[in-house]
Amino acid sequence: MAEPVYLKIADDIRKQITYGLLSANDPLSSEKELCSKYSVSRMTVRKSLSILVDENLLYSVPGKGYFTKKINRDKYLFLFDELDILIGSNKESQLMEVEIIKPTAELIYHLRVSPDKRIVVIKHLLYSDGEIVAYDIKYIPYFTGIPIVEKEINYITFPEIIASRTSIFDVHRKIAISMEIPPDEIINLLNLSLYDPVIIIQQHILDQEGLPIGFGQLYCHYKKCRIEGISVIGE
Amino acid sequence: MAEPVYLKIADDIRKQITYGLLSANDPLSSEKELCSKYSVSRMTVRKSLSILVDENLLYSVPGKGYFTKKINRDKYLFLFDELDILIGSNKESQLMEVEIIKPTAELIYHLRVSPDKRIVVIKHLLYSDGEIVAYDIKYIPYFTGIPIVEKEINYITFPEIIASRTSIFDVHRKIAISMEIPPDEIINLLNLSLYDPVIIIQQHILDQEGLPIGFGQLYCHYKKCRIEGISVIGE
DNA sequence: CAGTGGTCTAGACCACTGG
DNA sequence: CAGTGGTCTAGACCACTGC
Repeated sequence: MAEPVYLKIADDIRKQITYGLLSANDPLSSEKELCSKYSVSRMTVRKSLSILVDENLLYSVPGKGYFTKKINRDKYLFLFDELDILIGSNKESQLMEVEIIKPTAELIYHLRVSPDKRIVVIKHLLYSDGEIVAYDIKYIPYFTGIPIVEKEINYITFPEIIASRTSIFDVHRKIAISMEIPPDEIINLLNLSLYDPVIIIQQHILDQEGLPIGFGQLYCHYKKCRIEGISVIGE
Repeated sequence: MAEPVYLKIADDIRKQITYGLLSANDPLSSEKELCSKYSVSRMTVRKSLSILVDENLLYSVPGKGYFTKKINRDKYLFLFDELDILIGSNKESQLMEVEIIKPTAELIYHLRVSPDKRIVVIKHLLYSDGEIVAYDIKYIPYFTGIPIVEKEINYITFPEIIASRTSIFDVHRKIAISMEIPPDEIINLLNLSLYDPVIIIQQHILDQEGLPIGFGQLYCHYKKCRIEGISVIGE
């Protein structure tokens, strides 16, 4: 018995879905019927079915049964790391500046803070092969206990700063990748020509209620950035 | 009993990890000990632990026990769809051309085919608000049965074409996002200025052995593309 | 109402790990 | 060897669905 029974059953049912014997929203046999069909206990059948539910091939409706799902393969899993996405070797991140400012209109909107709230701004320069290739700026509403000493900040990540006042598991992040012609400040920093666009990776850090608790933008030279991912099976 | 017992136990253990009572690679109590601690059967404890394993907070070693995992929150899940990433409304994809060519050096490399193999090329134009904003080109080594009639191709997706000779579940995809100054052909198509870069989304379709069975590039106007994702907890 | 999935118990045997 | 997790059985009660 090299392969557990529940895996064999899962494989068998998966094939029925894969090879089109079952199509979207078709009902499956009931757990009890599958028990007799495969001559196993209910727990074993449930284990098999739970695998297929995890794989997004099935869903269950209490009191009704199991049904096959419409599949969509257009989800990609990306490993995103500020240094990982840069092209080149000898990549490093260097703290440029930490300051406390009054929020701009854009920050009032993104962080949903009042205009008199103070905002901690953390700026980093990212190097690849000795050249400046990206500029990273993070905004966090000031709270007591937030690290603002440069020495402390240099070695902790964005979520870690945020998480110092909440659990890291209650923090969600949204990310968006787009391109724009950057402001002059960034054109100079990244040594760009006048109308060169940059890749902007925008991060929104949210608490468990979906309220913003941090906002960041990474401006990256368009020739020095590459983001890679692999497909996963989604709903 | 609003919340099942196994969820309460999972929450309890999750908090111990979250709030730092347990740190990376610390051993957990054994299943048996947890059974007595919470006064439940082994299956209930196992259900709780399996949730935390799925959440990437724990891993188990047969014969030894459960251990807490080092967490890494830098994984993002992206929903990727050729039309979804375009900015604007009234988005549509239109078939431009289908042809069969001899592979270029680049295609021989990416598709690992011999120079005398024929390649099916499928070109689409993507519109947003009536304007051409992206150009999509897909390459698939010719095989008998591949749809090459324009009418047929217009309504099926890249993976579906590929999957006609294999199961869709045996197909993997890799994706990479980068930016480049495009060739002249694309500058004209997308109405770009001479040195405007484009966003390139490169797709590699692989079979279960990792061998290439398709290759595609989407060239998108840099102002008309935005890719969004959400964070997931990874290993 | 009978049938479904969701939860849960109290056992069992196995392969694996460590001392 | 005793202890661990991995697999599996044969029951049970519940809330929910459709008729």
